[in-house]
This record gives sequence, C-alpha cells and structure tokens, in this order.
Amino acid sequence: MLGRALAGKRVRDVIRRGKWLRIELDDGARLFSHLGMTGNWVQRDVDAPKERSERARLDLVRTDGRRSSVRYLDSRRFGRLIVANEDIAEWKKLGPDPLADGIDVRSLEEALGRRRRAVKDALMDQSVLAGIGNILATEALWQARIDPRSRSDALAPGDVGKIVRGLRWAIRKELAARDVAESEGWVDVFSAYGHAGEPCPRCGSTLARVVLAGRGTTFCKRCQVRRRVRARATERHIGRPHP
DNA sequence: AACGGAACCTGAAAGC
DNA sequence: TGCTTTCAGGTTCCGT
Repeated sequence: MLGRALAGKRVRDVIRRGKWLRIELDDGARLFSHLGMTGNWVQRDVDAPKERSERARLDLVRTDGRRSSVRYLDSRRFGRLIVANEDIAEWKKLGPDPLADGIDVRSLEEALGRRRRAVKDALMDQSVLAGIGNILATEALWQARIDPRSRSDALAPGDVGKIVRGLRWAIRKELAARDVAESEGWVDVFSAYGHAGEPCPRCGSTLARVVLAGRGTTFCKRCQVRRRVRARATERHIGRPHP
C-alpha cells in the first residue's frame, strides 16, 4: 500500500501546514501525514526493532549516502497517512498558517464575525487558522482575557487583536518549551490548559473547566470576560403597538 | 447551515 | 491490590 506508491522515489519537498505534513515525491505523488492526538515521527536505526505503537516506517537513503529509518508511532491510531497524486481536500481547505503566513487581524475578524459558535470552537476550525488546537486556543483566550464560551460574532472591536496577540504569545511559548523538552517528554508552560481547579496565575481565582465542542476547556471566570451579542431590536420585535 | 454528542482507539492516572 | 472511571495535544459522522 504505502510502500508500493513510495518505493524507489525521491523526496522533492516536505512542508507543514497546520497539523498536516506533506511529503512530495519526484513523480508528483504526495504522502500526507496528520498526527492525530498521539502520533509522532521518530528517527531510528535501520535495524531497530519495531516498536509497540509503530504503524509505518520509511527507510531511506539520505543525500549524504547514509541510510536512515523514520518510524510513525501512534498509540491511539487517530493519525492519518494518505498517499495521493494531488492535494487532498483536508489540505486544500486549511486556512492561513500562523507561522508560514502570519495572522491577518482583518481577515480573522471577518472569519470570526461570520460564525456564531463559541469563539474557542471557531479558533480551532482549521479553515479559520491552520494548526490551532485545544491548547493554543485555551491559552490564547486566557491571555486575551476572553471567556471561551463567548459567541464568535459577539467579539468587541479590539478583541480580535487581543486574540491574535494571545495566539502569538502561546505559540512562542510552546515553541520555546519544545526546544527545552527536546521532543522528549512534555514541559508544562501553560497558564490555564490542564490547570483546572488551580488558582489563575493572573488573579488567583480558581480556574474552571467546562466542555465546549466536546473538548475540555479551562478558563478563569473572573478575568476572562464573556462577550455577549448586543440585544438588537428588530422591526419584528418592536414598533407595532398591540391592539 | 449549524449545533451537540457519539464514535474512532489506547493508555495513564485517579477514584473506589 | 485490583477494578472502574475519567481524561487525553483531533477529526468526522450522525441526528436534530
């Protein structure tokens, strides 16, 4: 399956957008990889034995002539590996990638203003921004002092700017933690994520946990303020005096 | 169209 | 010491 489509070919390009990786081969075939929750690519010796959660391996010859083996590990099997001859739909519908493209406040404002879902849910929509998941959305909204349950279209002027700064802060923090952890283990640099029941690092109030769009969501009820849609009277609701 | 909830899996940690 | 429950960095499908 994978082997048949890939064997003997040369890797032309590897790029990441959001949570997807695209490995392009010299004949135009592409291998798409999504890690799901527990997926990971690791490098091993060519002779290294198969590991418990190993789902795939690519053995290759590097440009310096050395042989190398990369293994795809994924205990929960939520990740995906897809071979195709053109870009897959999941790839094509990805929104701007914060690192590759930057975040444009105006277009994010527009995308969020079109949705009525909870703002945290909207931020995790991969067509809004590529790569934002539960951690970054949770941390960014904590930093922005916005209640994650606020409706996306209820954000006030200036809120999207705060969210963008929150996202940049969260991404920078997470990348720095990655460097420290050196791919092994997990460094907890989070202010809210995973700290439900503990004091908010900013105001000391106890962090709350709710479920939003099926995902655990931690936030501070005191300093993350809920935005509400302004109650706007429409002609249907007012104007005509009852007889 | 858009929402909530369940399903897909395995494993670690907490609860009893 | 077990046995059960809960939770997990994500996405997709299904019913309302």
